[in-house]
Amino acid sequence: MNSKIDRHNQIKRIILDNKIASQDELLDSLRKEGFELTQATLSRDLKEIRVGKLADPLRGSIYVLHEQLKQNSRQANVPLIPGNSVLSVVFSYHLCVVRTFPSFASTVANYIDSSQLAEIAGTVAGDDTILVIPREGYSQKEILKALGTVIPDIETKLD
Amino acid sequence: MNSKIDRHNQIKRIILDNKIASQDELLDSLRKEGFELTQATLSRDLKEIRVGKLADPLRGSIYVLHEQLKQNSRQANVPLIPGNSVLSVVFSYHLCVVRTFPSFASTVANYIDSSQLAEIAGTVAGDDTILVIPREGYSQKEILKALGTVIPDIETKLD
DNA sequence: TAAAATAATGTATATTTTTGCAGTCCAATT
DNA sequence: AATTGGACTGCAAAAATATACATTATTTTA
Repeated sequence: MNSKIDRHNQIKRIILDNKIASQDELLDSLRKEGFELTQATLSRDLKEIRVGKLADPLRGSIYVLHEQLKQNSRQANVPLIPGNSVLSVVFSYHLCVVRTFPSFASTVANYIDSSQLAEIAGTVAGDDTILVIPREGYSQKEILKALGTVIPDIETKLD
Repeated sequence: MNSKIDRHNQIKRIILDNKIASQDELLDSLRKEGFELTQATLSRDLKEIRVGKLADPLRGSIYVLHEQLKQNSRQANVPLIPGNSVLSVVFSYHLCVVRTFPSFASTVANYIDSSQLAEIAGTVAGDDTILVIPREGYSQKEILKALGTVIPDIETKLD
């Protein structure tokens, strides 16, 4: 059937974009996207696509794509918009740390800078990490919202 | 105790040399080598060492070392002890600044990043200075301890 | 060094994942 | 049209893995 392939692709996308810790969790996401299946089927899917489960300091353990493991780089053929390069966003007191795929930090940082957001004083980018320095007086929530204009679905990347 | 480290090393070796499909299987091997432990402990060990489980055409799925998975990534297995490159460590409120020998900052920062410490949100490296951004909620002591797993004898570098 | 804080571990149990079996659907074959 | 064979899936049970709680060892602190 055709929908199986669709489903596999959707699974890959979800895994790529989020930290998923269990099949039930992934199942929920899929169902929200309109797919109908059971956890048993999902288990077989995961084996077919060869996703692995890996210890993660935050969520216990998470699913990862085989390709991700091997190359540790963003997937080809995904359009180059900042959101696709961003792995996670974490606030640490008055700072915000954005992790990207290796080597994409400066590109994403440029997007942020050139957006000239009032809430953001500046950024410093390494290879895969961007330090976002907010202006005084803005809450984490406000900063997140501002960054959201550059990075779509940023909430889903929040750790 | 010391035997925990021994055990971890043995686990790595076994996983590296064989295709292990379940914790019970691994448990057997360990017991034959003289280690005494239960499946519960093994489960925790596997999380600590960061072994992942991956689909395998032959055995269904097998355990793999984190490093094995990351082969192709940047910092790879450079035979360098980060500790030797670190000059000093200073805390400034919620930030931690690590000084290294000239040009070594990014290398050491990579080590820190790739350790995926739960206590650390991210790092940004210059030429000889690394800015370590802790996650919220951890004390300087906890951060130091976490960094200690990457940088041996870090206490001696504390300013 | 005694008290307090941490870390390690086992037991029992909960949670998660895999799988055997049976039923459905569809395309190819007779 | 009926039959056959394979792919796909759900259900329920088995297998594997993770964890809450309690206990003991270890390390720090005062």
